[in-house]
Amino acid sequence: MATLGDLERTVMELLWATPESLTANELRDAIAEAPSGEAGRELAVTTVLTVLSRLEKKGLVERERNSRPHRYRSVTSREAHTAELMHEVLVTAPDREAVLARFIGSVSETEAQTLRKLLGGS
Amino acid sequence: MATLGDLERTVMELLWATPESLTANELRDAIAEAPSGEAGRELAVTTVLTVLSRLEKKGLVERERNSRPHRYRSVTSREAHTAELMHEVLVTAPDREAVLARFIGSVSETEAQTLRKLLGGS
DNA sequence: GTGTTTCTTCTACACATCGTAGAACAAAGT
DNA sequence: ACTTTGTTCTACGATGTGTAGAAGAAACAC
Repeated sequence: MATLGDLERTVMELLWATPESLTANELRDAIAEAPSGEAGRELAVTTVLTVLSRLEKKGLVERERNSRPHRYRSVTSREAHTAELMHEVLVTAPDREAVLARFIGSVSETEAQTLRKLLGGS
Repeated sequence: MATLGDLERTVMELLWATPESLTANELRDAIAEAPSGEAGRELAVTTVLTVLSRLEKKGLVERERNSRPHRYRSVTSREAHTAELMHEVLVTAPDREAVLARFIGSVSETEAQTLRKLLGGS
């Protein structure tokens, strides 16, 4: 279960929020300017690069090695990633039906509405 | 995000599978007899006790301190726990609707069926 | 094409978590 | 009181993560 650390998460958030690929420097700056949430950390670029390498090894990030300041981008969209994680969690339990029953009890009415729509009739 | 180690997971599986509470010794034996899956490890009781303490601190396990060999049991059912985890994952994303859309695409037809039933009409 | 700047990789360390269990302490049984 | 049984404390090795300096490679500037 690919669990992310705080900084790893922050980096992924930024990559997910950006359609284009980013360089380590751009990411460092973006983190420093604390776009959403808490941290306004002033990190060394090498720190960001280390994290990016780790994320690459985890298969979450891809980099363009030909362009010189390497450009990084997320492999999957945030939604796809989150949905996949949810599915991974779901299949850890033997009785998935029961889990789903609980789960839908925990979502908001709006979300339930969405689910109904997506699941269609029948 | 309460992420469990291998042994912690094994212990939780056993506790979830047992309606009654168990003692550390019973758990040790159950692990040794490798009920389901891989490990048939021959662990020291203290090992099991340490893990149980950690699980207790994480709020997953409760113990009866009055009865002398302390008896342990899971605080929530496996289904409740899994569903809660799924929900935790879900809310990490800003666009939950999009995540749900992806998610339902990943469940089996049987599960989709279950969801339809559970969501009821309207 | 040599020197300077920019970028990447390597190595490293501190801290947290987890598997593992011995040593020390507490309670219960005889 | 003594032995047995159970619990807590302390600890160590392995792994993951945040953090970054040092060293190496590439590009740029003349």
